[in-house]
Amino acid sequence: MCGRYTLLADELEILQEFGIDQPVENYHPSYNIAPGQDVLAVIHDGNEKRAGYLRWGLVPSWAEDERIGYKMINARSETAHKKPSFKQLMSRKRCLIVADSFYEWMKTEEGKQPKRIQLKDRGLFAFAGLWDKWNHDGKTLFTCTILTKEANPFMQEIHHRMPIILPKEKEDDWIKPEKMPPNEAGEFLESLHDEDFTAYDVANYVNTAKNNDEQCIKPIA
DNA sequence: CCAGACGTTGTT
DNA sequence: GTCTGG
DNA sequence: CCAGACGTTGTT
DNA sequence: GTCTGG
Repeated sequence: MCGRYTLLADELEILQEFGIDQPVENYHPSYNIAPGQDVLAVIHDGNEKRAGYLRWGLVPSWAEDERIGYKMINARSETAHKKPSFKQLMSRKRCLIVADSFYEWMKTEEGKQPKRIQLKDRGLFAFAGLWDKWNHDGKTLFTCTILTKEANPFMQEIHHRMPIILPKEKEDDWIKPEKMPPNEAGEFLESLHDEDFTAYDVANYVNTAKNNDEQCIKPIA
């Protein structure tokens, strides 16, 4: 699955990589991005591609209580196209969530070992995401969730689920502004090829979400 | 029809 | 809002 | 994801 | 054990 990640790249690199014209309002890199925080996402508003912040943890438009978002940080791609909470979003609220590595905790006999996973080229990438707008009692939230799938052979060694990462050439297809039947969006995700990853152990320092400096990504022996 | 859930992960 | 169960 | 709290009454 | 906050 995916419950913690990094985005360390310069703003300019992100704008170039994703073909965004306008600067990001309040861009801030992070060594330790956690659920409940604002995360950098790219959407197509029908007119142009835009990058901005969404709160991680989907709060569906019908929710009474925004705290439901703590349970909605991921969506299973195998079933999202038929779940009441995600079906409509698969059709029209698809987004890219910008990252350059993510953390997974591998269970061992000694406990949980956090690992940092990057693409083999160590470059920027995008998680496939869904977003929604929530209005309640005069409060408005824009929130998102990361789609997951069964782990590929590399990731299986670490964990049995993994986030969906879009191949660069498929990113624009995922956020194209046209409506897509929900099952078609599901089939699109199934059709993606796997990326090549590399991983290394990091210290438990990363476990505490308020820790946010280079120690989070420092390799340990 | 109305009422009530709507989600993921992991663990058992 | 939409879907499922009764 | 992990870490840390989780409760009330009454008094200061 | 379960929920909330980071």
